[in-house]
Amino acid sequence: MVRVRFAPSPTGYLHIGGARTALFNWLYAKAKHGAFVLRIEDTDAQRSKKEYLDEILYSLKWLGFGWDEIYYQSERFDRYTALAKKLLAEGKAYLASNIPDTEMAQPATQQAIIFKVTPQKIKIYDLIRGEIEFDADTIKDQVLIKSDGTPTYNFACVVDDAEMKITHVIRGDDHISNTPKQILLYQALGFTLPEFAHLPLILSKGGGRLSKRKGATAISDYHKMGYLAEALVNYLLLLGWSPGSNRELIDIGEAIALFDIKNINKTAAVLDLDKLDWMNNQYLKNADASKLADAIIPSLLEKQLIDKDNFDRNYIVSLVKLFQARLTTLNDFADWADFFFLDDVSIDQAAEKKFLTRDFSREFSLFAERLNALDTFDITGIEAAFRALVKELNIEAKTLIHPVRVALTGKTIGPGLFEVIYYLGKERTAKRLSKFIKKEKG
RNA sequence: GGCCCCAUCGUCUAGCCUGGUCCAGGACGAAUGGUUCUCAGCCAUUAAACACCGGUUCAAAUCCGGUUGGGGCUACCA
Repeated sequence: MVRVRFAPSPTGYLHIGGARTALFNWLYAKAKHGAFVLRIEDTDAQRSKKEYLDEILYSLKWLGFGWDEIYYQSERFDRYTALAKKLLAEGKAYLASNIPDTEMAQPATQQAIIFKVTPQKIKIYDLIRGEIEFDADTIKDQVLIKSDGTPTYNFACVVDDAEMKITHVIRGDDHISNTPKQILLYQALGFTLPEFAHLPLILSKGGGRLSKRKGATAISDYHKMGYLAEALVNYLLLLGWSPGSNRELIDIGEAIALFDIKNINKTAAVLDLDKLDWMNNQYLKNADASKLADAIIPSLLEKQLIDKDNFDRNYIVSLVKLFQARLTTLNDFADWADFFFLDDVSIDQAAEKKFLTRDFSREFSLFAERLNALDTFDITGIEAAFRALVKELNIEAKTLIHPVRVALTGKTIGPGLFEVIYYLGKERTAKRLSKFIKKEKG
């Protein structure tokens, strides 16, 4: 039975790199019908924050990476201590001769337990990279239990991976040099070795490690920005892995079927969000409008475009259909479709300058009359009325379409004008048009 | 500095293991053109890469070595 784990430390938010590590672990578990274990590495009480933990758990759920088991290292200190003492008793570890001279005087009360590294060659068989050899001469003796009684990362990690019966340790490249240290610990403790796979790192745009300054945005922020979890997962999937074909849009179910750890590449990838934008649009375009509407409603409420207790969901669904092919993020909807919800549209200055260049009173009032006279106020009827009018006036359709759009929406861009008029309704269309009609004198 | 990892278009990548089918394919982005009314979308076209040097071989993006470049680790952080 395959058992993998994702082991975040709640000392920061879940970002792209962590999310991708979680994705590959989760995917591997699903592909092998194994278990996905979540282990919270909260041994550093000072830096661990509940706020971060909540964000990590929330984001993992949002991405769809549900876990089968969850453990907290802070609840397992007795295990680490017991095993460190065992190594001490066996002579494989020793007590630090003195308290660290370097750091601030913590209420440290005990001597650190340190593991004795014995000279030897250590071989790693990495599922992605193949064989890697290290010389233990380059590795210093390892602290197991610090003088404040808490375990070090490498020790807690080994104890947990072994006791949680993790079969495959899939983690970032940055842990590659931790692996020989850990292997030594496995051997000393008499544990069986798991398989190791080290994922290439994700680099920020200018090169270098992903940092807050360079694009290491929290996953929850992508959610807030209006990205779809499916799109983000698809994007992450293609960052370091390829199905071998030229497929770009792959849903998670297919990914599970297609996933093979051997197809993960060795090269670090640079994070470039342009493709994520494209992908999000692809998912948005093909999504069910009703579901999108539900995801969009919170942003409409937030911008006070609709009233919490009184809005027409079906109307919103219809509008979403009108816009979904042209959205990059869910949040774009509130920006582009605001005129459907506001009583007074604010006319974009540049738009007005560009298209309302002269007085359109005559055209607007004629068009308003025709719309008013319509038996059935539907899209084809509106279009027919409009076409007939421009023909009579002997002008090109677009010379009137643009001014009308600006008058109705305040913008130069948007969905087809006849759809806009239909969803705006007869009343509001007439009202907005009338603002640009100068009253005849006498 | 030491140890380790990596190296195909600007970016994500296919191809590399099992050399010839690759004057290197796809996608994003860019540019250009087409498309009922704008934008988006869609369609079409174009520009764009095997880091370098040497070796093996009839033949190398593919195998080997070196150089250079990038990255990681080198904590009583995780």
